Amino acid sequence: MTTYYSEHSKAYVSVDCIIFGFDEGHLRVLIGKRQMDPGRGEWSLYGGFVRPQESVDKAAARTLFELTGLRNLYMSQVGAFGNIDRDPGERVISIAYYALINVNDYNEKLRMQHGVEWVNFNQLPPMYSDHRDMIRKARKMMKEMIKTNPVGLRLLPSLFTLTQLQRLYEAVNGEAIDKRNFRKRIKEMEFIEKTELIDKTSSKRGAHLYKFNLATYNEDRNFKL
Amino acid sequence: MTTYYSEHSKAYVSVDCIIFGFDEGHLRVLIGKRQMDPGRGEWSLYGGFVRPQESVDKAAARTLFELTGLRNLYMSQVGAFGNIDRDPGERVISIAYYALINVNDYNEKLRMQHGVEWVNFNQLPPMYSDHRDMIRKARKMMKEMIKTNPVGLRLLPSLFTLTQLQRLYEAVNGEAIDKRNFRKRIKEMEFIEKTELIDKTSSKRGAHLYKFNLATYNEDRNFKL
DNA sequence: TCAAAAGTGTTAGATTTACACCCATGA
DNA sequence: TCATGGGTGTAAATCTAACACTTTTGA
Repeated sequence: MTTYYSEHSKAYVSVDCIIFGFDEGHLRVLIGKRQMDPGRGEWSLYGGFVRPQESVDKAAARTLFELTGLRNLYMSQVGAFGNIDRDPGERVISIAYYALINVNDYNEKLRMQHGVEWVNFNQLPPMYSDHRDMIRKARKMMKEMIKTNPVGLRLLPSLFTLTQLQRLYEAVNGEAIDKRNFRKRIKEMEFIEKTELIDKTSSKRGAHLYKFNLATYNEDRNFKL
Repeated sequence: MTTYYSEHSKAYVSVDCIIFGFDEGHLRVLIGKRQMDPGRGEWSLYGGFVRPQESVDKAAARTLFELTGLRNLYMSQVGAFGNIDRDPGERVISIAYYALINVNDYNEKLRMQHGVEWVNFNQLPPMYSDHRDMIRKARKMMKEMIKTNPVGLRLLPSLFTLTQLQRLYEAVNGEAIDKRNFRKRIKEMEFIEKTELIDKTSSKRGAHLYKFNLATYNEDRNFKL
């Protein structure tokens, strides 16, 4: 092993995952009671340490997979959190990532095993260390991202109604959207395709189900919601 | 010392600074030839290691001060860069920050001592490790930031002409802006105040000098350029 | 006297917002 | 039959973008 930097000190580096879901009209975050010291019992994001032989991005993907059993989720780095005393035990610098998942894809048994819950974003409890800040920053970034990138669809099932989609955008933006204007804009997005399928679970009349068409999206990625 | 995480490994954590300046109509970045191994002689950002008793943000501010002798510069975190082999010597995770300075505030002697230069953003040489990626990401973030936040003024002297301001926005956005439309928008921003001073260095007729009024800005921070 | 940068308004087109009623169906 | 959510279009207001000439002055 080389020793170029031996006069400097090292730190533990961890990753923390802000996992967003959307259910019953509410934006949700997956959090659990911390099962290790220090901070045992406090509400916390799910995280893990970066291993010597994996990149930080890979560490985040691995951690996310450990928790959810899912791969190829949408992930994006939120940033590094590096206050001295952010971890009560030792110097730990953490890189936060947010991920978007469709809550139905997350196996309930696995969720229970890890002791994590979908908590309404607007009713977050006090949280361990700086995890609240991480969530806030992640939310802010996600809100921006969703305006010009259809990543929000990752929060919905692959077939969804326009009302579901609208509720999702309303939850993320934190304000109501006019139904006619919203549908007008969606109609212009050719990559959101109407199917002939009807969803009857949420109304007597039934609503058309739509799907995301990746190929069409790749032809023209320009939109602004 | 406690040992909560002793089964995990540590990494070196560094900070790298993308320092933007604006001069002669061009966006510039402060870079130098790397003076240490590994990578000696390659073009590189200025950086340093995070010390045990300082936060990552503080480490970045300190590093920036070491280089420029300036405090209270505008800084913003770009993100963590954590590929395994990003440093040829050892595992080093780096947190990048971008900063904005007025090139006239930077003492030439100090600049020479550190062996750094203002390089035109559009003519960057090949760079050490992932520093090119850091710069690109920083530029992207800065471009977004400048749309809704007058941080761009940090790149100009405290007194500036509207033409200078326009050239700055053009350099950052990478495209020409219509002069009349630009001035119309600036006129609506009450925090950009016309002074009675005239700058005669760039034209025979002379141009009014403007200044940023922080108090007015704090009254209403809304604008969009 | 002329070259070079400063300064100034109007209009057409595009985009955004506000707004209200009929439809289909199962309970 | 009625309550519930699904679905649809228009017009006013606002915002954006395009565009050209006059002014001042030092060389």
